[in-house]
Amino acid sequence: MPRTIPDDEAEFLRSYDPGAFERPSVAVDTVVLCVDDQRLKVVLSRRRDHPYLGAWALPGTFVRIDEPLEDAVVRSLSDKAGLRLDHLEQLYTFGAPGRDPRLRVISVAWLAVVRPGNLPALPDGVVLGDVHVGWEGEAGGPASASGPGGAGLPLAFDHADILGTAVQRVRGKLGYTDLGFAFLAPTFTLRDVRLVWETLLGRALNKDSFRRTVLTRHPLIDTGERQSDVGHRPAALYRLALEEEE
Amino acid sequence: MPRTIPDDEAEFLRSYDPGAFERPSVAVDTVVLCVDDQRLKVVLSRRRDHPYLGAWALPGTFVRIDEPLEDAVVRSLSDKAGLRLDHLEQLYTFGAPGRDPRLRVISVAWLAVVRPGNLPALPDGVVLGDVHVGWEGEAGGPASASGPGGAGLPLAFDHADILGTAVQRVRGKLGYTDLGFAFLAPTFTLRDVRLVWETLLGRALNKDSFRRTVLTRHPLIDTGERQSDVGHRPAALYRLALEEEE
DNA sequence: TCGACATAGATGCATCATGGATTTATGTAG
DNA sequence: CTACATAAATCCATGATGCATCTATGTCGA
Repeated sequence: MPRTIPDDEAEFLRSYDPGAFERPSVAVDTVVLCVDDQRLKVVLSRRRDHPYLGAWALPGTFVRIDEPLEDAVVRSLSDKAGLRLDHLEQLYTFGAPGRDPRLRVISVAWLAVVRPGNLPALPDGVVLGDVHVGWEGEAGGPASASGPGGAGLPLAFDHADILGTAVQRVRGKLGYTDLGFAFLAPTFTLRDVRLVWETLLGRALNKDSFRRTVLTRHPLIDTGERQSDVGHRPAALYRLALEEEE
Repeated sequence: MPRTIPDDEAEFLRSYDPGAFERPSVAVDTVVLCVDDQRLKVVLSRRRDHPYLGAWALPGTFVRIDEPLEDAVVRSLSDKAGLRLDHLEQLYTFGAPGRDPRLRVISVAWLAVVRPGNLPALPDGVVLGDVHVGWEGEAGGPASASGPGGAGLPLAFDHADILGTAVQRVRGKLGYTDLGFAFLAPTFTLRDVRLVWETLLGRALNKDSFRRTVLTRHPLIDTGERQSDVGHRPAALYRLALEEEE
């Protein structure tokens, strides 16, 4: 008759040798966002296996035993789409026991941004979906995606929640960080900046107030160059100052 | 002669059966903060095992195979100190391969807040350390801890980084959330609120501006009661409005 | 009993950020 | 050369904020 292991001894064993207990799997999933033609896009990959066969998933992979989390993110994105990222930050960790019906997977979700100019041709089964957000401001909640014809792209697992969390994070950080500029080419007009912000925030912004605030709150430098061939007065081209640059 | 497994086949195997690869262990660690007598405190537990024997660690545990992350947090805190939390949110996931010298442990760190009134007597080996932050504002960076006599409490693993991240998060969220009120008793004066904020932010605040901003930006309700036995004019006692309360 | 003391709380004011309208500037296209 | 579209500066009203001043109200000690 097997003896009952008291709780504190079990706790000791677990802290001494966690291998004695079954371990969850650890994955990374990345929300790769991009603003193109005033639409918010996300990189999605069509699932070729059960569960959620045919549904669309954020690119991700399981984390190798000696691999930093960021390395797993970069590996999963270059393997899957040859992507070069302009911004990467950790988002949130999703670990509900039922989120993957096969087995316990704890996924560390990441937020990545790519400028349109850095987007490579995507391989088969990988698309840029349109992001649809059913809430306003920074309320939060799940988000959905649709394809070129407007057809919905059903998302696998809890990836609608992850996508929504990513949009919420971006909206929250636009004002007090330089995150918004990761969506722009290295050189841009103030109009470009505003259009990106309006796309990300999902609402119109006052043109002149925006000009003032963005110029005072972000380290922008007038390159001295102007637009050309635009059918109206050309706007000044700015760039974001690097660190330690005034 | 064993054949070489091509990369894409390896990828397929991994996604089909992650059990075929060695899995990291997953833990939760919680920064339990509390403001008492204008000092920021954190719950620390003295390690009884190698590595970092005798050093001080944030309370934590390994996550069980079918256990939600939050449940692991609550379990580790009630097991270790009988703590009832007034606030709990996920903080960040720390997963550098070398952070635990024994084995790969990916730790989902959490931020918890306890009002001083809800602090139980702590068991042996668990203390409330004073938090010391070597940076200002929301700059970020590691934080340290000291004991009752002022003696340093060396922190195990990367727990100085986790503690610093927690303080940074609290400072950032004070202004636009009600997080600060989790550090206060259910009923409080505006002075109590300001002292808590000053402790958390590590700097003095203008008394009157603070009164105005906190009253306009947070849903406070005047209970109609006053302080008593305070040696000066008694202040009004407020409480935080619940949801859907005006 | 009364006045010192400490803090609460209100008021006033200068400054700055913001929303919004107006005006002027400057390119292209017909 | 003019219409057009947008850039960019200016002006103004409003509201938030930092700060100083003034009044209110409790306890406590002489």
